[in-house]
Amino acid sequence: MPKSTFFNLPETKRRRIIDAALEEFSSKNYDQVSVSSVADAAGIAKGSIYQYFDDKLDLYRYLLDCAIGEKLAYFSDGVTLGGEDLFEDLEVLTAAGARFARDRPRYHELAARFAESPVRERILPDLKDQSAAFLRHMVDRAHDLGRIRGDVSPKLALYFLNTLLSEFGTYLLREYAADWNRVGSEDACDPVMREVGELMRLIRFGLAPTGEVPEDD
Amino acid sequence: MPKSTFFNLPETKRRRIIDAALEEFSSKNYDQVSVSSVADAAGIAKGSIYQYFDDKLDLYRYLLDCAIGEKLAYFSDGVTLGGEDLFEDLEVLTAAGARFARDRPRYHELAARFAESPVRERILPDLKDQSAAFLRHMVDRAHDLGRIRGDVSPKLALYFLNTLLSEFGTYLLREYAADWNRVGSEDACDPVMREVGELMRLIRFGLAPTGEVPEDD
DNA sequence: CATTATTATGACCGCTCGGTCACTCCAGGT
DNA sequence: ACCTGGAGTGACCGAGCGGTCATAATAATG
Repeated sequence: MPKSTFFNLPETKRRRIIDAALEEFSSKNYDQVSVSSVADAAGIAKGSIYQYFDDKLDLYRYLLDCAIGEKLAYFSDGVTLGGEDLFEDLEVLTAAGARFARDRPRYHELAARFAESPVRERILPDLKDQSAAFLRHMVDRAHDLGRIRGDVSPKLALYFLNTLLSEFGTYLLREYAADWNRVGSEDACDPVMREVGELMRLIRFGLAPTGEVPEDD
Repeated sequence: MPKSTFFNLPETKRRRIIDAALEEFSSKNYDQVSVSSVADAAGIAKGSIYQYFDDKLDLYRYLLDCAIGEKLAYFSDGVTLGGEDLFEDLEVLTAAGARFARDRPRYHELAARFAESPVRERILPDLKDQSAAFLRHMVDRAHDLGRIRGDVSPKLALYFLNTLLSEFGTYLLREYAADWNRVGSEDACDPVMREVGELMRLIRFGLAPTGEVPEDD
């Protein structure tokens, strides 16, 4: 946790430090980021960083907490989960993740980098497992309710969903990185929301033209 | 490129070095691997590494070349690509990737780690783009031939396939890491090949129970 | 203004890393 | 037995890192 000194800082300076650290940690891996570079980018001395944080990991963890807080805000809007329809729930999840990536791209990149990084084990050893466990629960229930094809193993279905959902934000940022209109955050005309809908149809019905049907095997 | 000294080495010693380096570079990121640790694992002095390779990157690149060579061998078996049926080609690709991951897990891990690593830009700036460009070509053609639903954008279809295929090997290793029977490399009873078939059905027909059909939008 | 408490600083420390090099070792030719 | 040249070695170097600390600057207090 940051030291009290950090929270006593004038708002503008605190923001400058957060932004500088966020810029660094969202564009490079934890080990590639040096405390000096963050200090330089924030326009302060390296020693000052240690007035605000216990160590490099403390700074990083604080940034992550901010990111998680922001992200949760997007997900807690859609409190409607656990419904009867798996695909409706999936769409709510995907849309929340997509809006987060669109509105808070640096935080998204930070979180994505973190998920793949070796430091993860030093902070949240099982973050991935948590989100995967949540998805697994949804998949198993849908399987029992017969809302997904009976002949797909839940394990593979979980892989299918987990992979597609967790990479989707990065895909959106890559494709729409340039200038997209940040208006209409839930508007169906929003290109991002159109992509979410398209992805959902791919997940439900696949790539094959409508009418083709799986033969038994 | 390794120095001639390396190729003059007795077979067993060369293998010991390759295996040691492979073990290190497949389990840690490039920057986390130290030349000393490789030397220790191989039972030689650090200075000796520099008798065989120009520098650390040279050693790493050599390993990658080995991995790519091995992998290509698996893919060149299925020379039948470019056929009429996208899904047949996809299955050939996926099966080759799956067999590679199953038979050469260390090489697979090395390649997977490389694809996400910052060193990639120092060696093959556009490796991902190559494989993506290949897939894009297949997707575009299938789109023109009407072999995939007309209402999915090729860009998203490319994301869909690229993500699912490139993570699939890692999924297999995670799920079957323990003891699987390495016999029957193409046998349909092989659990790995069963998974390939299942994944292909997911890609074609999605998760929804057969009979459900996408409404227009 | 003087005194005290708090914050800011960059020189410095210990460590690890990639890479070098003077030296040793050893096989084979004469 | 001697020489020679390639192969093997580990002490060593400079650079960069995370982290510390004596000191300086600033703010707060009376």
